[in-house]
Amino acid sequence: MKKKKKRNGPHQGSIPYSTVVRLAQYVRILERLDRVGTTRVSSSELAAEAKGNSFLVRKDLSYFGEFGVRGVGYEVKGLIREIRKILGLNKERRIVLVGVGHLGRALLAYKGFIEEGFKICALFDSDPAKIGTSYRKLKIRSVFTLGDFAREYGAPDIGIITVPAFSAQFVANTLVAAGTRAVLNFAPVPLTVPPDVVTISVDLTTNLEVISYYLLQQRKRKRK
Amino acid sequence: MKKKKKRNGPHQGSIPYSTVVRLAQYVRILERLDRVGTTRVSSSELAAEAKGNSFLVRKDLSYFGEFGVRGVGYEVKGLIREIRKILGLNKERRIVLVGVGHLGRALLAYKGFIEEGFKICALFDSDPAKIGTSYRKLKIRSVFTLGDFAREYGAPDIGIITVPAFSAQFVANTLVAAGTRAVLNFAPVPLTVPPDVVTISVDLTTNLEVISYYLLQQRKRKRK
DNA sequence: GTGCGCTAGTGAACGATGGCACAAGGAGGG
DNA sequence: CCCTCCTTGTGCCATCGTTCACTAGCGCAC
Repeated sequence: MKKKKKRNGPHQGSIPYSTVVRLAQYVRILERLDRVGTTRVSSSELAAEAKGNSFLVRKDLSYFGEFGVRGVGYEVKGLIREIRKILGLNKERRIVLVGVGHLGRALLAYKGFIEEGFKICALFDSDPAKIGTSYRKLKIRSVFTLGDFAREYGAPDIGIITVPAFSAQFVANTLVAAGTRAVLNFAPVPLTVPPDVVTISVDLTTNLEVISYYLLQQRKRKRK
Repeated sequence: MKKKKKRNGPHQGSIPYSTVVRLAQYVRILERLDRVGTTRVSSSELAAEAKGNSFLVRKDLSYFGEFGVRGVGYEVKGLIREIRKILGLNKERRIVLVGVGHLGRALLAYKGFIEEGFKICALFDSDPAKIGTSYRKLKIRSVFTLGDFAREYGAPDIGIITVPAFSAQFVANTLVAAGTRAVLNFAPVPLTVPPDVVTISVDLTTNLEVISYYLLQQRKRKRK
């Protein structure tokens, strides 16, 4: 069956967010399998690794095409290539980081980013004491020169915000004004951005609070 | 109507995960409002701040009781108190951090944790060069002594894992063995834990990959 | 004291997401 | 060359979460 069922391509937009998240996880697992020499994997093996279930693995993949061979499974290297294409990981992204505090420096050093091919290409901060200095061979620039930077080197594809809450919206506005169309926000405030800009917020504190809630539920359950 | 509708209490367990996450965000917003002197807030005002909608705000709260006054709104300080109680934030939690690398140190310094009353009380690592030294007045202990620590001081309520992927499962097992019933995992691997243990995984790389996907979709949409 | 206006609380409809069972279809053996 | 086995791909169903429309109830003004 070569004729794509017309469902695969034009499915855009209707793909669940969680499917995209899982695809990213599958890729990481597949790369690990590839590293240890596995050449073929079945949906249930992949599901076991991802702590999901095989139905979901197959459904997630089927949104985008038919990558497996019935009765056999998926070819590891091939599937990696396909998912990386789906996620756009074959493209080089120009990523800038705004806010070279503890968290920003941690992200710069984060092995996960490097392993997956993400490279931060410029640093910005508002602290005069930091501006002009370098960190890990990258010069720290003033956040007010972000526009100039974009004009000179092109607009960054992705902006990572690791500034305190009170200045996060300002930084987001600056990034958007400079032409950035995707923002990864670590400040604990919801950002307002134009509808065509992608934002993902990672809220570290919220996670602890959610855990706290479930701890409480646990105890309640046990008491019964 | 004082008799609680019997739906409020025993609703436990059926409360959507996303509701809990939003409650945590509401609390932070309310605390900010309180700091600037706001005493009353309506569901639509709160929704605007949280970039949600007022229906959701009301529904989220109604899972747990009736906290507002019809025709008026919610009293800020009172609502903060109620939500903090729901989330168990009035209780002191014993939190330990395993893996004092860049990310671990960033979390230790993270203002958001301190502001919301979370305090990390012990550090663990496996690097002999780090063990015995101190960071921010906290002694770094060997991860192999976690069991001893738990026996001496009591089991930690929450364990934060900031170790490389390959050792994350081992650390999780160690924490669980020591009696910890909640884990916040920053390593990019899905953890296997007993069903009564709460796990939340924060995967930094995955977020960039998801952003990459939506960047691709953006361009496709524009091309049309 | 009565009525109007405003906003919380909620049942029901809707939409989306995940679960499942089964059909489709290669591969390999007889 | 056919048949059986195995695993994918997928249509349908159930479940869960969000939206909406409406009702309930309080405060304030007249």
